[in-house]
Amino acid sequence: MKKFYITTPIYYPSGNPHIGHCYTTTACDTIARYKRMQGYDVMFLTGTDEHGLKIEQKAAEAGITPKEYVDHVVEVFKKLWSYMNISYDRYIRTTDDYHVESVQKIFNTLYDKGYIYKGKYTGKYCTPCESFWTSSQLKDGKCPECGRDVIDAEEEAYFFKMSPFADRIEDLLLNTDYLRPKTRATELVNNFIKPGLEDLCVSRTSFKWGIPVTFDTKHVVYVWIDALSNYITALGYANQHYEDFSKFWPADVHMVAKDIMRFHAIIWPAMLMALELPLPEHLAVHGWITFNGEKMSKSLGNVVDPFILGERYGADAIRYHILREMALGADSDFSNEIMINRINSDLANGFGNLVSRTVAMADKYFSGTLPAERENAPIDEELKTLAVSRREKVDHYVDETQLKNALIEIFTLVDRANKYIDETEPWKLGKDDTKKARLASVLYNLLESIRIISVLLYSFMPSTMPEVWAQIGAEPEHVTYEKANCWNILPENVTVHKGKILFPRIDVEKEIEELNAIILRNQPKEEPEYTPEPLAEEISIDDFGKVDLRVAKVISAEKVKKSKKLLCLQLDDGMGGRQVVSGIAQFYRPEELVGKKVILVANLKPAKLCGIESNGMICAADLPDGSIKVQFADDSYPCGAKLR
RNA sequence: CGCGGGAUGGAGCAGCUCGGUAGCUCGUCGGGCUCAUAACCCGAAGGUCGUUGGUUCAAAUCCAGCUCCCGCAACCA
Repeated sequence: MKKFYITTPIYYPSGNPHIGHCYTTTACDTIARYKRMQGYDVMFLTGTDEHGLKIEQKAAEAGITPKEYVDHVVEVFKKLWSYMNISYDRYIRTTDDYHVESVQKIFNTLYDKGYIYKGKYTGKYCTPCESFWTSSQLKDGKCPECGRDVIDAEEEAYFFKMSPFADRIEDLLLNTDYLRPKTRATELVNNFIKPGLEDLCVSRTSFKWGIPVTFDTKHVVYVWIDALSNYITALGYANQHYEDFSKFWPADVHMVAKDIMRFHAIIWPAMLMALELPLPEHLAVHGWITFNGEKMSKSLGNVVDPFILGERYGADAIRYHILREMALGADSDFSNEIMINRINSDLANGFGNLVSRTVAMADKYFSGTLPAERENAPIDEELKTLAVSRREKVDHYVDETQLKNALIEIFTLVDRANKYIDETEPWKLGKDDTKKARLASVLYNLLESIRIISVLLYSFMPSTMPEVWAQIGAEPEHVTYEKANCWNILPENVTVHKGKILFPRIDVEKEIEELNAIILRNQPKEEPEYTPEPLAEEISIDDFGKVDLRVAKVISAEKVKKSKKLLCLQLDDGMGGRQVVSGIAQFYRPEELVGKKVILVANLKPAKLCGIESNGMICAADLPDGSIKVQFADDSYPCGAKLR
């Protein structure tokens, strides 16, 4: 039997799951179910990435241990997957013993092979928080956690050599079908490989919540080797817990959102190359779900809670909507209106109504059981031909991980069948006793179409389709994948059973009103009062004396090309003038500043920003809404005047 | 000149590799039907295919310049 191995990323449980997690997982679930139906031996893996500083801090805030914290969030994840009907075969937690053991072995192997070496990691360090940050993580040059100043510091760390694999990775990205969609391959190669692959920091000493390095226990393994290797440790690589590594590896599909594409496109292949393991077949990258055009964020209060949606419309309707709306690679907007319209037009009006009217007619004209006499007509052939050709189309798109297109192919048959009813006018046939045979044929053809549609839709909407089968009188042997491209499968004298409405039509306006009310209720309680940043460490008068503040006049200002935030200012400082680059372009137009006097930190060490030299900085206030206001000086002060 | 992607009827998209009647879904308007979940079917209106120029008998499609969006990278001294 052919195998098929598909994975979701392991999610970071620093908060509850949202609709974005649902998307990746539902897409994988649908593919996994489809492949099972095709007869593959499927392994569908999902899980959680439970180590790291952020979890450690979240747990500390809650006053519990990190393990207790993640145990709780993992329960929520599992509950959601159960609710969404996710048929994962295995759930890996990076805190599982066997995973820890494997990661340590992998780390040691890479070290023994010479791919990992000890070095120094330099970055910004916040002493009170005992945390390292990269310069891009800093907020206004300060610690993003506590807002205090950071210092340059270095810590001992282990590094993974990436450069030996650069050529092979470039080839993988550009010349194979690994990355899907391939449009981003050039971008990756140009940005990361051509400039030279930097070695990767793979251990930390600045936090404890992680897997210890066995031969140097003050280090814990940093995210990459810990998290990415889940895809192989969950199969039993370097552990005895599972034993199907040789059966399932390499993976057929890793599905990820675009924010972690880079790690899966570059670092993961490099790790596998270093371990001399085969590479996965495909990396399917999808975009983000945005909400009314905005990126979802907790602070905006627009995080869509899948439990609330599922409760109102059913898990299958949610599954359908996200799979139908989302194209591979691109972002897609999620709004209540788009979702409800989609559910109404495709599921309620289209498919649900097709089943309803077909079953109702069979019930009304034949008391549920079709008679044996038949009369075919040329028009039937068109419907039949379209119906039996659907499976091949869906096969193709599922293999390409383009589920949206697979659904479109299935729904062409829904539309054709609805049209067929109008063409054949069964309600007229039903009033004429001499046309019973023709009527039986028409209804049978409709039931067969519904049978094929429902079999192909089963992987997408697994809870609703069995209800469809009950209504059209299909037995398990009629609704197999093998028979999804065949005709005349249901028995001649099939008996239908009227059932409940599959997808109730939703009142758009009323529903949107209610959803908006829920969103409002869930929004963070009013605007939190503005709390100023904590005071910085106490300094002496001498320390302050080191800062030389001067009044300066803006002579000219212009936007730094190719930068979002930077303005380049020419200042008259009373001492010959100087150039300062300032990150206020989003809040001031250049001409607004010209002629104004500002306060300049005059003895700051020069630095280059986006390649332009900056000699000092100008004083400005951080406002609670994130904007920046420059502190202007009185026009009467002479340029060069010192402040203290 | 850091790297990439995009601009097509009111909205969202396809078409572009391999030039030759501009197509789909939703929405709007008109009609039909009554089996069905006020659902279904048919028809119509609505597009200088971002802009300028070039190649060609012919350009949404190929080439060059420009404008504007969006990612990535860089970056709030």
